Amino acid sequence: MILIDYRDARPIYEQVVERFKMMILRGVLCPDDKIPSVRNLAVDLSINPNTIQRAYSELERQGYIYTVKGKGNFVSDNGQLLLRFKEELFAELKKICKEAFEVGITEEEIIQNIRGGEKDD
Amino acid sequence: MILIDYRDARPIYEQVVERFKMMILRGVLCPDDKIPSVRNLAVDLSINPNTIQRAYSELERQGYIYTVKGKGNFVSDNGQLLLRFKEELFAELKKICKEAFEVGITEEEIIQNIRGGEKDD
DNA sequence: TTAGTGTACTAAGTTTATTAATACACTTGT
DNA sequence: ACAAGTGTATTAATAAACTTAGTACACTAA
Repeated sequence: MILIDYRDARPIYEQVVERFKMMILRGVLCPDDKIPSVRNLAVDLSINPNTIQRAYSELERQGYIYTVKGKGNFVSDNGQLLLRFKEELFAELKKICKEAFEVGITEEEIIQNIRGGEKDD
Repeated sequence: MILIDYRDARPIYEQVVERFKMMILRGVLCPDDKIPSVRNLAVDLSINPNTIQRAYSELERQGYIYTVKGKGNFVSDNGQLLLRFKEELFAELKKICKEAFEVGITEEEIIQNIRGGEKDD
């Protein structure tokens, strides 16, 4: 269900958070779907339950999942999530563009690059 | 000459590297310009000389500066630098766009966002 | 009752970033 | 030759973040 990339410099819990976020935003996981238990996923990924717990706490904090004690963790039904994610993404884009403008890269050059680079998805 | 942002999550040496890279790419620092000595900059920024040394080693590794033992560190004359930096920046952009496409954001939406967001630079 | 669930806690190990102190070799100007 | 300034290397210590390990407790469902 989830894969960890050990060449990725980011901590494991962060990778887990990102994978679930994308699955939820893409609709692969639907509202009220049950996600794996802390212990189960830990065994599957061969990592410590504490690390999964940390990822799930973060997902709950960001509103992606909700917890029912004794039952498990479930996908939230939160229409704001995609909107908020968009804003975050656009903020990142803006930051990179700003850096680009500083060294003389033009807006058109950036746009051409985006237009041309859509094929390898 | 350089400022450190202690709210920035990135390590100090990385911030120093980034500041010099931008100054070199923008032409604020020219080829063969002398940059501050390890000890001098350390005193100026109130940080350890080892941290500056680490930043300078990284800048040298990436081709932005060259070292003359006993004399100091100087800005490289390397025409490839801007080109390589562009490629890195475009790679970052591509990564973000890919993530955006995954959750249904369109290319046009991204481009509109870039076009609209140029004013606050 | 038993098994599965989330949650909390302490302890230990690892890695990275940073500071500290010292030492050595080189260059420059006197 | 000397002194001051330079890059470079080394060792040690500290702090923070990440991860693992082990244990314990409360809740839910069959």
